[in-house]
Amino acid sequence: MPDRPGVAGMSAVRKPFRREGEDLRRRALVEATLACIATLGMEGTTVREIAIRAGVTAGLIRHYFASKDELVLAAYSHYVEKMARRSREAVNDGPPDPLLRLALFVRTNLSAAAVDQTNLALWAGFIKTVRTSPAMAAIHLGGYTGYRADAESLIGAAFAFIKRRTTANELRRLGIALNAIIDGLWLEGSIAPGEFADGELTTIGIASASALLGINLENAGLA
Amino acid sequence: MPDRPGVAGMSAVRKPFRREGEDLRRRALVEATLACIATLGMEGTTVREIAIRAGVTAGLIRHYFASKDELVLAAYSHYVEKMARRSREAVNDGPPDPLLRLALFVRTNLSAAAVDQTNLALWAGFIKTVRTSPAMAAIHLGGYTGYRADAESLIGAAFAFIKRRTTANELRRLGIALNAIIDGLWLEGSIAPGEFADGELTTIGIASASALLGINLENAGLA
DNA sequence: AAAGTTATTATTCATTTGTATAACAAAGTT
DNA sequence: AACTTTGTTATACAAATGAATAATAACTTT
Repeated sequence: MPDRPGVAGMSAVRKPFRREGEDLRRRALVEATLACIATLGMEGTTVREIAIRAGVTAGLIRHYFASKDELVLAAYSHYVEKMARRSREAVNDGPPDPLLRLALFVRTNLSAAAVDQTNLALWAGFIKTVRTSPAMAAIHLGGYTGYRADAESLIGAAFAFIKRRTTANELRRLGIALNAIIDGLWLEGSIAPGEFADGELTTIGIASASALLGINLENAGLA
Repeated sequence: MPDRPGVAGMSAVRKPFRREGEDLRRRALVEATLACIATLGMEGTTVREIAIRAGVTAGLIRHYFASKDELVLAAYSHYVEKMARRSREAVNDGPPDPLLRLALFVRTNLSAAAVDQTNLALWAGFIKTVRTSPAMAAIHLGGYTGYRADAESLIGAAFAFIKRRTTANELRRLGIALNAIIDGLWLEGSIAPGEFADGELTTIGIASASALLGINLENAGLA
């Protein structure tokens, strides 16, 4: 018994609508899905709830996506790309100094924008699906290895800048470690936001990266 | 139409059972819940599936737990305690040398037993619930702060052993950082197990911890 | 051995969910 | 202005789920 249109065929007011373009509708649905997962978790993410948030009715979802799974897939892809883009843009828009760029990389990924419960909820909501769905796993791996490649590249540039010799193997290990520090701090901060003072995670991140790489990044990256 | 007992009142064989003690049944249900979450994720974890894995029928769940949520809560609590206990026991059973103990702490939490997809699936399944349920959040925070306290304590002992002076603040920051490294490596290894060679995460973990703390742990902890 | 407890199974129910289909209307085409 | 297309809403449906209740049998007590 739907409640919106008349109680029992009484008024039967049909929801007015406009025909928006496909791009707009797909994006609206994808973003509504992300908002839904972030707010209610994957279980609370029903086609009806998504539709409400996108300002449409549930039936429209199937017009643009073959199934709910496909919509979730599109949403995850969108999310991964957005995250990767933000990290890359922040560094690319930064100064050319490799040390400053490295510090900026750490800072950006530990900024208040990155470290919040919404992101964590999204991440956790998706992660479990990554295990069961090969399509999700592919998207995830793509984003992840790209992320680590960025870290390695930045470290390599910084080492070259200070004329420190290194090997591919060492670079790989340091890339993994730097990523681990960032991920770990991100995780801690996202789960228990109240446990850390403002900027504390960033400070720890920079200090840890400095110790890890043997480069002093403490005074770098503060434009 | 249940399939087990006779097709239509034909044989009507009732499932035979034994009256196990309350402890046994509660534990079986909790463990079945964990197995279910690990294998199927939180969505696939239905009361019926849990009951099957525990070798009982769904109705029994409500006899021991007021609701499914309460069962999940008990399962999470059990999981957190088990993890904390394992880490602590490994260190306590180890040698008295503070440096060896610190290395052992890192190794244990990055061992193959800890780093696997099952644990990740469990963790991810629970994490999202932590956000919405205060009871879950309390359990989580308890386990987490305890874990970090252990790290701080081990670092403090190691510093005292090598007669290095420190402050409470530095100890806190190093504890957070060490934890972050372990968590981050654990995460990377659990998500993409194929990406790392055997023992690679452990090696990186020890090397990173050494750099972070300024203590050489490389040759420690190999009984 | 008879009676009583209650652990356990079996059944029922209301709700929710994803999907499928039907009805409708907004925009384009001629 | 009439016709077509298809974006969009509304309804229907079967399956699944958590919970509630009824039926039964395994122990315990006496």
